[in-house]
Amino acid sequence: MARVSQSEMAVLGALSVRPMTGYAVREAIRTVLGHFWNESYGQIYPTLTRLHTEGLLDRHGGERSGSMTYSLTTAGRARLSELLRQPESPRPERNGLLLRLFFGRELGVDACVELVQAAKVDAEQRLANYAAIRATMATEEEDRAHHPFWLLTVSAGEHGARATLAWADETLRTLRGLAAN
Amino acid sequence: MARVSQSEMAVLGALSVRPMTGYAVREAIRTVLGHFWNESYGQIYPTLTRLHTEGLLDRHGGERSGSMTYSLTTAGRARLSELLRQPESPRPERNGLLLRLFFGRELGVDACVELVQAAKVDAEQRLANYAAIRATMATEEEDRAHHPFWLLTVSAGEHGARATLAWADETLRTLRGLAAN
DNA sequence: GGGCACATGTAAGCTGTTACATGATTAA
DNA sequence: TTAATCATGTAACAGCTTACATGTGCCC
Repeated sequence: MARVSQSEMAVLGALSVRPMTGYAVREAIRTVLGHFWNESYGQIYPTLTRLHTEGLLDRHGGERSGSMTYSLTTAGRARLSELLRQPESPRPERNGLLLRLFFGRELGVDACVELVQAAKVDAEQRLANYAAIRATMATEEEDRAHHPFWLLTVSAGEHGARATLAWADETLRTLRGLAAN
Repeated sequence: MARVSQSEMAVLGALSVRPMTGYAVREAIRTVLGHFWNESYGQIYPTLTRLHTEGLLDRHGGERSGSMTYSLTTAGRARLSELLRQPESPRPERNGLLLRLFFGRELGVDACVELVQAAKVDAEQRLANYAAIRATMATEEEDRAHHPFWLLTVSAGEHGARATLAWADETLRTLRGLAAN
């Protein structure tokens, strides 16, 4: 019952780095965690309100149409620690690219080639993006203590993107062989 | 609006290989597409009923509490082809492992190590599973024309799993360094 | 004065899972 | 005969996105 709310974990986690407004939480998640996480306003604001009600967050600043900054209370930090320790509830895989390729016989070889080329371009862009993140972090003075952990996630993205590139090249060769019959 | 139903695509795709009951569709998706796709009964049965109503599927066999086998009509096959050509609507990434590692400073190095070791074991099991799938396909006489495409998805899984293994080893070394300070 | 980034929220709706309910067929 | 597998469905609900509604503050 009530399996762990991952949105709650993400919001508490963001606020564990520094106090922020809801808008800033969204921006932080989009820009920093963007390659492996997403939260929408529709999740963030209700979550903030609820966590504040439960005493897990403090709220500072203009109640009325201003900038309300949230920060973790002691209870909030304890709750985050507890959530992080919960086992993952892995949401079932759903890979639209592989589903299409699986039915490649219906789709046709040419369309498969296009899909794989698009995946390759996407992986290249991701690699460039990871390089940019590394460069930004290298010049960043704040949050040094977090950096080793943040870099683990960047590295995971890079390994994944490189694997996609290698698979795409191999796959394009295979598909060309199929096209030639 | 009404972005492409991927469940519909999966169901039509399964039936494009051969006619099946709803139960068999579920089993086929679970066992064959399981490493990159999932559908639950709650999706499959309503989808089958709807597609039959729309004339995309034929239904044979016991209406009443028996085995109702569905097969693609000509319109159904055309619909599948059309769906496969729709652009992917990539659902936002959500990687619970990376989210936890990102907040590794709150979680602690030891717990991070455990998470990564679990991920490694999981990747090893996936590799073994892919080997089993390859072995099964090698002895399988049916569906030969599909095999080249099916193997593309297996290869994608293998590349991903090997990337996870390499990342996990690198990460465990990094974490040991952090623990030693 | 206009546009843009910052900021806060809500409502509707979709997608999909989980749990339940029920029954037939087959193999040990 | 009993257990497992095959088989069909539904109801409740969780989770999340999208679109909308509204407003402020700042810079050009």
